[in-house]
Amino acid sequence: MVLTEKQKELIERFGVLNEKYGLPPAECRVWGLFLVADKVELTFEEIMETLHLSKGGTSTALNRLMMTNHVEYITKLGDKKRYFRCKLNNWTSMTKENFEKFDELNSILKEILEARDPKTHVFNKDLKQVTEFLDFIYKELMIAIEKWENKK
Amino acid sequence: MVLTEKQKELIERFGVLNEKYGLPPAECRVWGLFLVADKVELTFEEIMETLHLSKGGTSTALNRLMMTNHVEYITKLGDKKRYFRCKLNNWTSMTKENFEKFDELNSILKEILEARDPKTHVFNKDLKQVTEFLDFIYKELMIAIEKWENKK
DNA sequence: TTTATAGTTCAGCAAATATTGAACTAACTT
DNA sequence: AAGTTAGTTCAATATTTGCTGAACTATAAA
Repeated sequence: MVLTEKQKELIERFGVLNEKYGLPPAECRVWGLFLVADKVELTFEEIMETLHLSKGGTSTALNRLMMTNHVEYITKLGDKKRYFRCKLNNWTSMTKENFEKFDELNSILKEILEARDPKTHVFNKDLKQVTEFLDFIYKELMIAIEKWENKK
Repeated sequence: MVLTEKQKELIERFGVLNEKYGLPPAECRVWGLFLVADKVELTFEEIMETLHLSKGGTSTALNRLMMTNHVEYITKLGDKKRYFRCKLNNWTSMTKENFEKFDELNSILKEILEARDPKTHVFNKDLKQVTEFLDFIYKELMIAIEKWENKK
């Protein structure tokens, strides 16, 4: 598969952004490839060759993307190859999961608050405010997602 | 400064969680120390000794935390030491910034959509849905933050 | 039952990141 | 002006992480 310069650029930019969130470069590029490619179903070989990745690298990237639900594959009768494709219909649940991690931070903060020396009451009060703020935002988010789901 | 086992545990858990978001371990621990400590103002030496960090490591961690606005220091007349402390009153703006990065992803997705081959219309339609969803969530989030700020 | 294809696994290497510690600066103290 | 204290800088090293490529498994076809 031959990519245009624009497609290559988008893959890299998409990659760099996602690397900031802890994804390995190769995985970002595979994901990006799915997003910019002119076709929806890509084979293992195509991905490997288009991105100049090794077999192992391609395998790990695809498997991780499948584990995180960004990619799936279909098979075709009488054809051993897998046809990989990007899942787009799960962004609401992905977003939810993302913010659940955010909520985990809040849980720890609450536990910290619980364990704090009561003597530092100004600090404790401020920390309480933070956890209340995070609680509030989290709830509003969940409401927003629900709103969206009902709208459709 | 001597920490209880609970405090140590909380620092580590807080640390591991933040490492997932790309912060270096030492920096996470320093930040965590501020959150669990029995006092609010900590000196350079205290931090270094309590966490068994080197001078350089302590210095970098503190400076990074100050650059990202999590920590500040005050001084006292006739005292060369700095007294570092954790800032808690900026979580709303921090959260906002966080979500702005999230919005950056959406910008790239929109650009990708723009550049896509129109032939894959089902995929394109789904991707459009995703960007609309992210737009919606972002807006709702900003409204929520505003709501919180007015409540206070 | 051999050959070919599709993908996995993992040891070894390469590159990026984090941390140490020693030499340094800057300011105050005697 | 010599000594002390507080923190910075940065070269060297340690640790972590990502990727390759070759050996492997599993399935299908000849």
